[in-house]
Amino acid sequence: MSDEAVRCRFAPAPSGSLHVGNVRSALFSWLFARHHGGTFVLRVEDTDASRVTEEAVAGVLEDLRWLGIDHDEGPDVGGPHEPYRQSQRLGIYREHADRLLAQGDAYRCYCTPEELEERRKAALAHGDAPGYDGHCRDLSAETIAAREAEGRASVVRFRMPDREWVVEDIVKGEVHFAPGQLRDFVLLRSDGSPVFLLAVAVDDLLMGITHVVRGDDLLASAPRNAAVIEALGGTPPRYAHVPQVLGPDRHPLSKRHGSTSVESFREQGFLPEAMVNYLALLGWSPGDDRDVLSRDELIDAFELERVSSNPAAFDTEKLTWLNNRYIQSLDDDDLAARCLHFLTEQGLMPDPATLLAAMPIVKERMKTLTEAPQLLRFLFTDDLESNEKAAGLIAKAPEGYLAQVADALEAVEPWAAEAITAALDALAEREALSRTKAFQPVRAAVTGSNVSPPLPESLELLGKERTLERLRRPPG
RNA sequence: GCCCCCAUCGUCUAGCGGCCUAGGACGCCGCCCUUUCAAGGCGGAAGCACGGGUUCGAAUCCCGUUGGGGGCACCA
Repeated sequence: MSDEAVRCRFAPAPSGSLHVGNVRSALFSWLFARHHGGTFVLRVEDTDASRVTEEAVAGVLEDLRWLGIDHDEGPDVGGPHEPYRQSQRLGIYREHADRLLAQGDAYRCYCTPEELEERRKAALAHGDAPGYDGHCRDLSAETIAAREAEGRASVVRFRMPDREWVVEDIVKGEVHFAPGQLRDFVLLRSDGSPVFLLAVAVDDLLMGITHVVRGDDLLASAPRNAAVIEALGGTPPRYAHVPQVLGPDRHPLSKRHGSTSVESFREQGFLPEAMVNYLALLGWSPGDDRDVLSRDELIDAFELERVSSNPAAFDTEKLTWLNNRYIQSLDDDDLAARCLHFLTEQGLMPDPATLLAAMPIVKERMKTLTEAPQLLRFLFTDDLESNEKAAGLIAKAPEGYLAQVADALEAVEPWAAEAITAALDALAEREALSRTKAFQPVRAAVTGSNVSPPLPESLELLGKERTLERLRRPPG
């Protein structure tokens, strides 16, 4: 296998924002391609065109862009195998179905859905497999002519070679399918539209895909995909079926576990770097003790052989920890830029210079970007309201203490954290107060909260004038 | 019903026959630091699903049981 030859793809059905489980498959596929210096193709599986909207396609593109999972070929950037949307390739699928029909690798099936359902039930009742029974597999020419004459609708079915199939899966190993287990499946619906199994096989073949990385719910369709490709004279790609991503209850992650879309994580203030790092570690490990890996380190270390074959549960706690690690590692201006959206979303209008200057004191206490507003609110609005604990702290402060603090601070020059600390400490000593007792009422009066970034630094950022004003007239 | 996949601390994992008195990370607990909250440092509790084999030796190999998951569509 020459590295140059590696061609991987991600083929999502566009349903708005991507689900993190699908994204992990995409990530593994992408990491593999990038590791080998190969090509990554994005193909949109929108054959079920009825429910596909342009916004949904745009959503998928945006999710991938945000995560930094870039593609070399796709509906938006083009490429040598256009088009990259299955809805625009319908004619291609039909041609290939016709070829299979002409070769005898496919046949027309005249069974109605009702008949199929009936026989399925009967088979189940007998304890047989519920799959297609091959009813129309070898119809005589007369029967076919008769069916056509009565104008009966038909689907095109693939004649699955009745032999053992072995998938050499990169993560699952050799998977055997006994003869008779894989039934003849539909290629073209009665309305002429292609079914997933045909479209995927044709596209993977035509687009020269060498490695298919996808969820293991598709494991059983691998031999079917391979059979179609072989019938078409091609060589099937290598397959790597990665286990499903589970929710905390160990059931496959789904909507009922809450927000599982990339978009929702983004809205919850997670960084794409953290998402990528976390997802990569979900079912894969570099083989050493590293758990914080940059994009380049991931690409460098990734190998499909190290992907675990057992399903992993999604753990938001660890994602959150990683997110904080990445927040701490960002440059101040970068972090400030990322916080901006979450601040304005809460109606705050941050002054750029102050925002930038505030980053050092908030970065290690911000787990997600959504925490920026509560941490920084006191700086960007004078419309503060004390929370319950803050109100209590102010009420319990010694009589006239806040006014004394204001007076002491008024003399501080220059207005910097160090000098502020000194002034505060001097007063505390005079009043025989511990730092906690001395600082907390001030914190409450100035920030409206019992919790805030370090006090002297906060006051410095707020400025002398606003600090004194709040001490003399604490927020209600 | 039949077929397939999976099984190491609560979670993600390292382990691919002796290096394992099973390592790391998140979370949890305790201590330290400390102006709140975090961050950080140190320490701790916590696991090879079960039963048979194979072998001098098994978390590692084989079989079975149990438990979870997936598939068997004119869905993808």
